[in-house]
Amino acid sequence: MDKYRIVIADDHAIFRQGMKLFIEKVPGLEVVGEASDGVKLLELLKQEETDMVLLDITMPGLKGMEAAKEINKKYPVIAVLMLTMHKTKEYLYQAFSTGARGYLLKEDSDVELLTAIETIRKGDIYVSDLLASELSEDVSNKTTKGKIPAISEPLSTREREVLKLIAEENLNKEIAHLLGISTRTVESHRANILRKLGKENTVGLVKYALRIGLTK
Amino acid sequence: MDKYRIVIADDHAIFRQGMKLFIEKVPGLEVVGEASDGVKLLELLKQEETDMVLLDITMPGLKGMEAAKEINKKYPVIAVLMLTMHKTKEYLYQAFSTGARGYLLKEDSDVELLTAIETIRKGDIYVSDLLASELSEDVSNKTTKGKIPAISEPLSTREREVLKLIAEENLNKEIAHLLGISTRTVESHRANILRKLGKENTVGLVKYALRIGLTK
DNA sequence: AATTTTTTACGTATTAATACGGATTGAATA
DNA sequence: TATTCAATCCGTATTAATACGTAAAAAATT
Repeated sequence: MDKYRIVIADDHAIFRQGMKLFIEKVPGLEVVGEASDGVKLLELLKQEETDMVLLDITMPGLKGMEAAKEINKKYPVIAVLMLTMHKTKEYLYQAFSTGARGYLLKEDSDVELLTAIETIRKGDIYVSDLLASELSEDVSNKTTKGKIPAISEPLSTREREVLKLIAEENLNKEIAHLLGISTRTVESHRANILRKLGKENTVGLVKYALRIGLTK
Repeated sequence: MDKYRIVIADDHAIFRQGMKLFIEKVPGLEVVGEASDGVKLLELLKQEETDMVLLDITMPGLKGMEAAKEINKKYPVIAVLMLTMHKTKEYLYQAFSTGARGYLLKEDSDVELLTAIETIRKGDIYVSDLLASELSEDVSNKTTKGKIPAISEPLSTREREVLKLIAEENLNKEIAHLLGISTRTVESHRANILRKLGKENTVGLVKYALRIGLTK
């Protein structure tokens, strides 16, 4: 069997270096490139024949999720394994909606990384045990193994737009001006966002917005 | 010269593994232990003779900063090198106020990690070039090299307490009840926090609170 | 073509947050 | 000791956000 060709995309150089050393200790695996952001990653994939991308969600410039979408569109044969510190179902769902084949946490063990790579190499989908077990708790007792729950992206495009502006410290009045709509409409959006997310006030909205990466 | 004994503390197992492989490629450096949180780190230091701790700020349980303080108190001879993704001066100042000897970003290059270790081993203090250059921009043009700016921890203990409760989605009324003070006092604290941080509204406060790790 | 969802907008009322102002007490420090 | 700062409290007023509604046009979907 040919070597399995892996590219690592993560903005932390030190992390990439360690990752590379670890992966290349395994016979049959080869790291053929590294990228520090999504744009560089796509550049790299043009030149380098690749089987899998180890992709971090949080990167400057083109974000991990957007990069994953692009990869899925341009190179559907390349498997994307998300490797991230984000332990939330929002991210998990979003990752699979971009066509990713796996979701692994950085706090997972090194052995688990290899399991994930092998699982995906065989054509299966992999979800971090740490995350899967936590999710199965709050989603009654349906086994999450293998079965990926439907993507729950509760907010509409407009609502995400409003939420982003809220999280950027704009007042309703300013948002109304920026979007060219009335303050009342912004208030409506805001109320609907609160309801959909099950939050009580602005603080909850801001924390959600940061978690899903709407703003920094 | 004896080997330089290093302990790695980071909640991401995969990261630790990579780090260990990388460090041990250098003759004279040895990784004598790993810990996934602050409590385990302190346990480990009881048993293992250690020269340096590579310490991540963001860890569950006992946080990096608190762990660093403890280390500085109990084992002042052990050098702490903060290795983190947080590229903000708030964290930098706080790190040095705990007695840390170095501050390195995960996005720094692997070579820089070795430079940092060597610098600290010689008894000097190390600040990530990436961060130092960004800081020197907004702090007029005083060279940050070597000179560590005074610790600017703008909030009082009580104010941080209030801010934490704000970021945990409590209303002023609820905070007042939790702390056993009047709503008016909470309002005063809130106003002072806004002023000190130069923020305009709650959104700014929440983002600050998350950045300095007051809440998740 | 029919239905659903999204986006837009408004009324009324209440609650929460912000912007000024001033003042006292106790602890820490110069 | 004198001074500074932290923590507490209050008054008054304005602005912002939330909680209930309703409704209608546009866009997307079935």
